[in-house]
Amino acid sequence: MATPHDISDNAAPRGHTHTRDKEATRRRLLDAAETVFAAKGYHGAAVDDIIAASASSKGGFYFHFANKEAIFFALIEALTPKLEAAVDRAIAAEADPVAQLDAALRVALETFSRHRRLSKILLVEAVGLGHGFDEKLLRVRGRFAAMIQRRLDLAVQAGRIAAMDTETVAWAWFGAVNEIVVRWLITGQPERLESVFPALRELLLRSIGAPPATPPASEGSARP
Amino acid sequence: MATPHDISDNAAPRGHTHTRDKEATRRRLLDAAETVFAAKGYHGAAVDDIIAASASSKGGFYFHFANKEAIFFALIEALTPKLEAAVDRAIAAEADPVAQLDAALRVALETFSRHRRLSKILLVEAVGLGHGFDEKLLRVRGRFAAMIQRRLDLAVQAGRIAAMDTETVAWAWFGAVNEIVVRWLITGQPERLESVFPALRELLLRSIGAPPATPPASEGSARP
DNA sequence: CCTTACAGACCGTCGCGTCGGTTTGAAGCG
DNA sequence: CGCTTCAAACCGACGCGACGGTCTGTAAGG
Repeated sequence: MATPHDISDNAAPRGHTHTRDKEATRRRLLDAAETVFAAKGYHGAAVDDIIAASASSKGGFYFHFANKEAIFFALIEALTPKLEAAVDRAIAAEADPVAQLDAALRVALETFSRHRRLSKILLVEAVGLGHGFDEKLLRVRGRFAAMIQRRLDLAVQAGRIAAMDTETVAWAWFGAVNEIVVRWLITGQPERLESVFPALRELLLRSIGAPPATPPASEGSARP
Repeated sequence: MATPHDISDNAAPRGHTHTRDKEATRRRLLDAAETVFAAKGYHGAAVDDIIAASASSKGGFYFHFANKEAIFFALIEALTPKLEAAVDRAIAAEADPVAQLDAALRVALETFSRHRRLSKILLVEAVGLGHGFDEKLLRVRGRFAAMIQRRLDLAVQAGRIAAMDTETVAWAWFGAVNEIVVRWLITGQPERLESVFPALRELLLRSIGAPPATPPASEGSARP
C-alpha cells in the first residue's frame, strides 16, 4: 500500500517504506484491544492480555502506543467514525429532518446491536475512568449529541416542530438511547435490542411534538 | 457545618456503646469513602486514601469492611435509600400521577444538584467496573426506573395518558435525566443544573402525551 | 482476662513501562 | 549482484512502585 509521507524535509532521498508490516501489527494490536477491553473493561485488561491476544510483544506494543491509555483512545477514535459514518449515511438517505432523526435512531440501534464489543467500550467501559478520561469521552458523546441537535435545529427551521432547547433535547435523546443500550448490554434485556425501536421511536418523536406517523403516504394535514 | 447528610440521618436512638464508639468510626469510614471515591473514582481511590481521610487505620477499615468492594457497595446502598426517600416524599405530596412524575423529576434534579459527590459515585464512578459490579449497579438503577414505571402505570390506569410500553419509557426517562446530570457533573454545563428543568420537564411530559401545563401559578399567560 | 475495636508494620502480587538485544528489509557501494 | 550498514520494527526479561489484604500487637470495657 502506498502511504504517502509528508516528509518534505529537503529534497533528497525520499520514500522510506516499512520494514516488516508495521500497519498490520498496529491493526492486530487494536483488534486485540477491542476484544480485551470489551471483555474485561479498561482496568481489568492488562497490557499483557492485549499482547497475548494479538500475538505481538511488549516491545511491539510500546513501539506503537505510548501507554495503555493511548491505545484505548486510539481505539475509541478509530471506532466512533464508523458509527458516525453509518448514521450519516442513513441521514443522507432522507430528506425530511424528522425522517432523518427517525432513520438515525434506527441505524444507531442496529449498529449498537450488531457491534456489542464496540458498544460496550463506548458506552460502558469508557465511563468513570477519572483523569481527563471523562472529559474526552464526553467530547466524543458530544459529537453525537451535536449530530442530533443539528437535525433538530433543521427541523425547527423547517417548521416541522416547534422551537425548543434543542441542546438539552439532543443530550436527553442520547441519554435515553444510551441507557436502553447499556441495559441491554449488561442484563440481556430485552432479548433483541431492536424490539424497543417502536416504543423508543414513538417516545422520542412525541417528545418533540412531531407526528408519530411516517409510513408511506404521509400527509401532515391530519388533525392530531 | 452541614455535612453531606442533609437528606436524612438515621441514628441509633438507644445506644449500647459496648467498647469504643463502633458505629461512629464506621460512619467516618463511609464518609471518607464518599469523598475519596467521588474525587478519584473507584480504581483511583486507594484504601489507604480512605484510611487517611477518615483518621482511622487499616485494622479499623478491615474490621468494618471485608474489602474495598464491600465499602463501595455499602456506600451505594446507604446512599440510594436517601435519594429514594426524597423522591418518595415529593411524590406523596402530589395526588395526580402526572404531577407526581413532574415532582419526582424536580426533586431528582435538585437532589443531584445538591449532592455532587453522591451523584458522581452513583452515576459516573459506579459504571464500567466489570465483575458483577455492573449488574449490581443496574439493579440499583432499576429501582429508580421501577419507581418511574409505577407512576407511569398509574397514570395510564387513571386515563391520564395513553397506554404504552412503560418499562421502556421509564428507562428512557432515567437515561435522559442521567445523561444531563452526568454532563453537568463532568463538564460544568449547564452552570445551574436546575436550569434545564423546564426544557426537560416539557420534553418528558410531552413524550408520554401528557399536557405540558400543570404548574399551579407559574405563568400568567393563557391556559387551555 | 477475655473479647471487642482498632492501630500500623509488613508482605505478596500484579501490572505498567523500560531497556538492552535481535531481526528485517532497504539503501549505499563497489 | 552480493556484501555491508543502518535504522525501523519487534522481542521479552526485568525492575519497581503501588496497592490490597494480613497479622501481630494493644487500649478499653465488661
